[in-house]
Amino acid sequence: MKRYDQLGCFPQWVLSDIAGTSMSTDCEMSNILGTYANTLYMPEQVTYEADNTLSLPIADLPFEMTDKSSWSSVLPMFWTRQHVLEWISYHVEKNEWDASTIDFSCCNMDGSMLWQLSREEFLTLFGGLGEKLYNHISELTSSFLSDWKQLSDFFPEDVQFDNPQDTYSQISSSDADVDVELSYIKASLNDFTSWDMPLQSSIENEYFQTYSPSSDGSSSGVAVNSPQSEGYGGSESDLERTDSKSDLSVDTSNFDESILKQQKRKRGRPRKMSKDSRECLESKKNKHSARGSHLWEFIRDILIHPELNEGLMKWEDRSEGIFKFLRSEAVAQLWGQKKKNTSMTYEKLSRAMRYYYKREILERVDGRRLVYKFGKNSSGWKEEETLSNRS
DNA sequence: GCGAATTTTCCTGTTT
DNA sequence: CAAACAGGAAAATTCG
Repeated sequence: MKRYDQLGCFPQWVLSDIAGTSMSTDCEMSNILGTYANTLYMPEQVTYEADNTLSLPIADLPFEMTDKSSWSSVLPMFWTRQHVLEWISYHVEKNEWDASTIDFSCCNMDGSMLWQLSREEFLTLFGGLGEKLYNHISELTSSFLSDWKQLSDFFPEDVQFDNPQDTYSQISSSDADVDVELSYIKASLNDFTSWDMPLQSSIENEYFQTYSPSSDGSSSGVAVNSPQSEGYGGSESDLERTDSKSDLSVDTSNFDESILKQQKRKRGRPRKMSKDSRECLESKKNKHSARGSHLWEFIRDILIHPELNEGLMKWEDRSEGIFKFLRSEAVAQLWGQKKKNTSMTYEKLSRAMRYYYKREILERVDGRRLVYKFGKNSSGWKEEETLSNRS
């Protein structure tokens, strides 16, 4: 008989989140992980334990946790890191995506960086969800374009296009390739945002009043949505729009040479991608499989995220890498959820764990039930290794 | 399709 | 006795 006990706990981090007591970054991660837990914890499958002092029905999860209001009021290119995390969280929830497939340490970027990513990079970073994320950010930016066009009179000459109106109408009226359209906008705005003049000086406009490199994310920017925007419910047809090849090399016949040139080259020094993001992209490209796809990584990731770890596992000796399962069957169920295997049990999970002894990913801890120790062939669990993810 | 890596499943026996 | 632990064996999955 399958046991689904111990799954109904409402994690403490959610409560602290609601109370607003979390530190900024923890709050961000909690937000994301809230979605993770929300995705993984299946209320209809669980029974609630009487001694579970923190338990609340998952159905009562406060969805305003992933309120879109903060990021939706700011242009994507001006999003703070918190906006980015909230935006991703929003999509994870909306698409009922298994957030455990996303390496959130790779999300440490602000909107200006996110906005520069290609479709391939979105897919690399976010897997299947990357498609939706990419389409949505394209959509957000596109809706801005129509408003932006009205500002074109303010542009310096060298960012004018040969025939901006024609170009824009071609883009927006054709069943446009989202990538080309976004690239077009990116190229244009890269010039726009690299002006020397203070952004707010000549144009006291709503679009840029939120721009601040050190924005705390509480800015009250402008709505990006133009009237014709479909909003966040976004039609599925839009979201599912197929990728008609994303490179700038795709069907560019509609565009002026000058536009293509601008797409290829941006003036000034390119914005630097954060170390985290670079490493993440590199590792995703080079490694056999994505981070977190192995059991020991799954276990490690629960352990290094106390918000998620609540009640599942605990460190016995963090410096030594010794940890213990507190809710073995619950962890097994989560592992099963991740692998889409509803019949996973701790018995089977532990067999896989025991295979790690020979490979020295784990070391045996004799005489202690449910206790394991990370071995020399594991990584990413030491405090110094996880600092970058938690600051 | 192949092969290696990594589980997953099942099982028998042992230990706590 | 129940729950864990130990591994062998083989099937299944995933990915390059």
